[in-house]
Amino acid sequence: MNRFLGHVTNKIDAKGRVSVPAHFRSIIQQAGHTELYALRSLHLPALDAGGPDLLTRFDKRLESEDPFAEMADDMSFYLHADGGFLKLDADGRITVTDFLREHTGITDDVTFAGANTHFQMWQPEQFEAHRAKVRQRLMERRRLENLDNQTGNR
Amino acid sequence: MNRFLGHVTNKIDAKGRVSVPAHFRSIIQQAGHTELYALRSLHLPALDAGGPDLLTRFDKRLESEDPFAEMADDMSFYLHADGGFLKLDADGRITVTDFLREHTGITDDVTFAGANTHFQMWQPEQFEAHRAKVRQRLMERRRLENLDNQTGNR
DNA sequence: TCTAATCCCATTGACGCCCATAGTGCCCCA
DNA sequence: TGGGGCACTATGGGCGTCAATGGGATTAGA
Repeated sequence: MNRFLGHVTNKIDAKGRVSVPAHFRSIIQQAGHTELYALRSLHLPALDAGGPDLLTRFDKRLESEDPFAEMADDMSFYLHADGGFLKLDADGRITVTDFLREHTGITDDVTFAGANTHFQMWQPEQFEAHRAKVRQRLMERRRLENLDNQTGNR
Repeated sequence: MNRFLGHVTNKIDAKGRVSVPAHFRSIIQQAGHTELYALRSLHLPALDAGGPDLLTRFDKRLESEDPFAEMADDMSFYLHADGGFLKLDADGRITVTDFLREHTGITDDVTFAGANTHFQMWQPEQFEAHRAKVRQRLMERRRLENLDNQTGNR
């Protein structure tokens, strides 16, 4: 299945390298890429990453915007200045640069989390915290919907 | 009948594998799949599992959400990062990873419980407890409804 | 020249693939 | 109707492969 799914945390070694999960790698290599494109997430202390086609996808969405609008300028700046390429070495590892560490708080381990069309890189505890928060928000919403249904249907 | 019904508990072997009940397997294989998609249930200490089409069903619901809303992000995160594929081996077994154990408390045995369009995986005692609670709730509710009917209808 | 990136190789543990066995239910035939 | 045998499932275990990780050596760049 060619989707980014599930999550794994891998160690950063003494030389600052970390293995990208084999499953994620195979998806990217299947598309014929040997590099990753990574972008600092806007709302989260995480990086959105994927094959270079991820940038292409974002670019395309940009083109549909009015090129004179300020929003498009901002977006473009964000995509190209706040994003970067990560080279995969022969063993499928990337080196964790300051670009990654600053935004995420990553130090010794990286949690790779699937997001269907791309994946994210997290500092493990931040990931766990976010996961808990998301679950709680979803439960809350579910509870509200149940209340709606009960009052609405009867 | 291509529905997930009934419940069975199977042992986890020394290598951490457990047989998926043949009946459940046949439903999935009938649909041409050799993998399972499993998701950590929001409100229960159990995993919702089924064929990959289960994920597809969820994804469709996601598409109907506003992609810029926080809720869509949350749902995507929940579905894709907090869920994953489980490979069935040649004998119809899956390996029970920490991903499964953490959320459910599963250690030595797994209870597979049918849920019509999908099935669930439980730690046996948790399952039993939940089953008892559900029965009780249903009985209680039935009792209340009977009271309603008696006062209201006659 | 020193640091940092890159390439290459070794180790270890997990996982996939394969086959064996025991228990159970079912069917067929005597 | 009862017994024998077949089919299938759950379970156990061997073994080879691959992924994750560690570390040496070589090259490039500051």
